[in-house]
Amino acid sequence: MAKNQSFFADVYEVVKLIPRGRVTSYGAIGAYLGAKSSARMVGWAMNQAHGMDDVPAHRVVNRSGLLTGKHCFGSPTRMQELLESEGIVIANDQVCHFTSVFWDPSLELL
DNA sequence: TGCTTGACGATCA
DNA sequence: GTGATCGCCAAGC
Repeated sequence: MAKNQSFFADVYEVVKLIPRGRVTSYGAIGAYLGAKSSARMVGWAMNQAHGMDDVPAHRVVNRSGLLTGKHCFGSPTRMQELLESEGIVIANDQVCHFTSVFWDPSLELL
């Protein structure tokens, strides 16, 4: 750690800043970091982050609001239940009213 | 050392 | 409006 964990640390920080009941997208995080990384890299960061309890990776979904990373939580329904536990409605493995619960770091954090 | 894969996104056809 | 392809960078094999 120390040194430069790449934007990974930034991704973790942004994800940790996501308020309860809100979700964001990989591209939004990447854009907030300055588009230095592609959405795929954010996914990679999450891949390392899913092992961190401090990083609510379940609040991060793809651009379509689809729970693409649910399969990385051990159970395909783990992510959905976590989101529902926060008040987020999930329909068909997808975030309902995605635009309503969407949390843009570059817009909220600024 | 080099190729493929990977929790995505955007653009082109 | 839908489908397919390219691009991003890093890690695994």
